[in-house]
Amino acid sequence: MAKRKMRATATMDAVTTLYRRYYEGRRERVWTLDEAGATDSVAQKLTGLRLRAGMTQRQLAHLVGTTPSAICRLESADYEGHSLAMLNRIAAALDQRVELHFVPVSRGKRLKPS
Amino acid sequence: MAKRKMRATATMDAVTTLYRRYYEGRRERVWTLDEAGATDSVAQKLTGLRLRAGMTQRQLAHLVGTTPSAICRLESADYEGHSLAMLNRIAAALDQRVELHFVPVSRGKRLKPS
DNA sequence: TGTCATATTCACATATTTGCGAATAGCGCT
DNA sequence: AGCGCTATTCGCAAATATGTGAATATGACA
Repeated sequence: MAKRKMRATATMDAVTTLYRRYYEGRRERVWTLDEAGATDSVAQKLTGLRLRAGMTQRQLAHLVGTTPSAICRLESADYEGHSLAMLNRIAAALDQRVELHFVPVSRGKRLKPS
Repeated sequence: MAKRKMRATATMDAVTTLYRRYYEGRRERVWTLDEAGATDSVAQKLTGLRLRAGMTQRQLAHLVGTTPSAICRLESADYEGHSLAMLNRIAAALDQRVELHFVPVSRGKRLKPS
């Protein structure tokens, strides 16, 4: 524990910077925090969840019990091979619970989106 | 198409029987159909979804592009190794969409659920 | 510019899921 | 009992996800 000291001003707010970059880059407005982001991809959900928890990929990886590259892989946009086991591990590390819903697609009639 | 004829009274309602067995066995009352069953395991969700669609494991397997044993494995209660890819395949076959939600476990305060 | 931390990508070994057939059990019906 | 259909379980090959470290960006700050 003695090694990992951190200069308060320099890197402490690195996550804050990343947070700002992420949401300013790909989003018009920052999420209202209660919004679940139902239309987002799994990768986007994971990134948002991690950033809002104020963690780096390394920190999350350590909590989950894996490496940063694995986390990065899960957060990469074109990746589709997620397992429920891994999602549960991540959710647990972030004090969350994964809820799975099957919603009818109802091709034919379309209700108003939101 | 000529081969698979079916005697109307005998096996046509096999699924109905299974449906009744399933919900009378493990459930007090049949679901109100709008209920998503948020507290159920993935396996239970899949079984319920298939039965409410009026399909056998074989039929669903054919639609999904796999074998009945694979479906059975996914529906078995103690199985935990689901992949999102497979869940999406099943959902698509049943005209549904998989929605993934991370909900805070909120140890401490508990907001009203809905 | 240089340094530091983060994130991304690559490659490979390992672990896990899937695909599949065959055998077994359960239930309804004649 | 026997038949027919469903569901379950087993084993193994093939496909896929994960674990891992190293190398390579990217951005922030001095």
